[in-house]
Amino acid sequence: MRKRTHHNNELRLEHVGQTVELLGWVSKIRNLGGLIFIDLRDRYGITQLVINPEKQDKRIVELAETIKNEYVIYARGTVIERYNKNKNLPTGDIEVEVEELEILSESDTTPLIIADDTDALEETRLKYRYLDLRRPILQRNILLRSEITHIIRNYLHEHDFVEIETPILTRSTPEGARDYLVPSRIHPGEFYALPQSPQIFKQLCMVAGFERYYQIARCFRDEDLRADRQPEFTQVDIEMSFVEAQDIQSLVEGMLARIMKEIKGIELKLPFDRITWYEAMVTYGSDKPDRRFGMELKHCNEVFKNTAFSVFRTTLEQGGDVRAINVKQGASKYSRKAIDQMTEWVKKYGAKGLAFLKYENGSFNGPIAKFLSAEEQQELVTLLDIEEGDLILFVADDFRTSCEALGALRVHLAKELGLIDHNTYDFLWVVDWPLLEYDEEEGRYYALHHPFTSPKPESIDQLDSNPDACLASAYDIVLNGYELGGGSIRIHDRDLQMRMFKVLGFSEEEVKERFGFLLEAFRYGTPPHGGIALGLDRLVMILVGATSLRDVIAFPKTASASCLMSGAPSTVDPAQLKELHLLIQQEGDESSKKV
RNA sequence: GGUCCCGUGGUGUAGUGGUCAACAUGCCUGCCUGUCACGCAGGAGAUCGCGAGUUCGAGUCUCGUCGGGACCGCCA
Repeated sequence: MRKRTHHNNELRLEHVGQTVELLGWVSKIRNLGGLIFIDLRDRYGITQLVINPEKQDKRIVELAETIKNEYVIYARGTVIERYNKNKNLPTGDIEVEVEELEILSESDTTPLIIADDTDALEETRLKYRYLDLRRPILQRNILLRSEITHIIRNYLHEHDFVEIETPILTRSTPEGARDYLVPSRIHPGEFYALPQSPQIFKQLCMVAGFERYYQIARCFRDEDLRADRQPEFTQVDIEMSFVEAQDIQSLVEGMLARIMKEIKGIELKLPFDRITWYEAMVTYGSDKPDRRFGMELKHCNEVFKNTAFSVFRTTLEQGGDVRAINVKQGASKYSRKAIDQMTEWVKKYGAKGLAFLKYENGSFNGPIAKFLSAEEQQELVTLLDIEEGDLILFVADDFRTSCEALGALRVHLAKELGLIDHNTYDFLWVVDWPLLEYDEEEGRYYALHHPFTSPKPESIDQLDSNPDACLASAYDIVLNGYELGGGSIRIHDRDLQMRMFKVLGFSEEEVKERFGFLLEAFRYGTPPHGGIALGLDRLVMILVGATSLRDVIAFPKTASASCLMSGAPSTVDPAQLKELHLLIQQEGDESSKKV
């Protein structure tokens, strides 16, 4: 096997005169009719080879003329200074004059161009992912991801954490996302579930006395995908005993600060800001606020308490809220059509409509302007800091809808107007989450995080009597409008955990059946504990400036959760099904549904 | 479960219902000794995702279907 003396991003002027051996893929050939240039690429970079027929024997020239893109070749030669330097390449001051050449592997014409600015569609890229991954930008993303996990491992190791692997074949639990199920051959009709998160196992690691656990854990959720959501994803999973929320937050801040320092050269200010969930909702209309721009939501109920505008009045009478944003940016010039489009846009989030006011030539106009009293106008100007050319957008609805619809619009407009500084990394903690959320359709409460989250101490008494008012000892870490991770102090008391399950509507049998092993474990000396899980994919995505998780996962799935390269998922041999005691129900055939 | 967008040579796109489906790039051949998005000349390469329908006539319109993407619901 041929070996190399240098990689392709290594040679500089100081190497001139040396004989070197290089390996790599042919990125580009420029044959000038005698003089041949080859850009040789490896994971480190590109070095230009030159074959000069005046200096080389004919054999090398003829061999070079047969080389095509993406051939894997070996070259030995002398480093020389270039006549024309290339400032775009780190190795652009030199080139290697080839004296020996060998083709190690040939290549067909690739279905996509191996370059950062490939014009291939996502579909083509995913089908030939191994070629897509050759593109320098994806190489950088994947290498950076590896750097980040390395930093995380080092950091946590230094802080006395134990890396523990938890099972991939686990037990299906109710609540939360749909499970991916794995049929058991040995137990007919029974299934394993792939973990949505190692939550229970990491808590049991605390019961087991490891005190500080971490894992870079693969998690699986059988839900519909998004650009920032894959069916399998990786989380940095952390759990600690004998800690308070503050301790876990400090640990994570230190870890993120180190990552930002080493990867981005950015010194983060510690500690990160903290805002309560309620504050985040009313100010930004989101539980994962993007604070890189303003346009904050304002609560306008007080202004409109005597309003003549019936839509607002009705909402207020029904106990709802009127909220507004001031778009600024001379947005009063937006056309009626553009505003209609915004109206359609907020309707996706449940808003019934979008009212607007323009402030032009010192006065309000727009359809609702005629309903405004002089007093209301003055209060609005003060509340929303209204100036000439401003556009004010209102959503009147219940608390959740008025916040979330306007919050989503806020982000949408900021992107459209280019208000976001992409070199800013705004980390913050969102704390004091509601513990529970009432599901109208199901007629019961759900845990906003998960059922193992501890209520805040002051909420414990109200758990049964006033569940809506309970706050959780939970905290999310948010970066630039993305939920990077979430954690909490867990319930470590068996009785409290039982009460929690009861509030969630589980019968005692169900609890015993599904969580019996956890409650059993809690009988034997459970340390107070808490933890967090950080979305590694999302973190890497944000740090490399990608907008899709597919750009930071080596072999991702499509929006319909399939792998275009391997063709997964796929049908299986009937013999395999039989072994697993499975029958596949045909479309429209209700009779064969029993396992 | 729902809404919207896309599907045309290898790749990416263009294509008011009407000759031979256009352009770029890639590929092949020839020429070219300083390129780095090399250049020049020539060439091959597409039953327009699939199936129905409307029409004298469909890449174009309609419906269905498959595939890709974005989003809502969902994601404790």
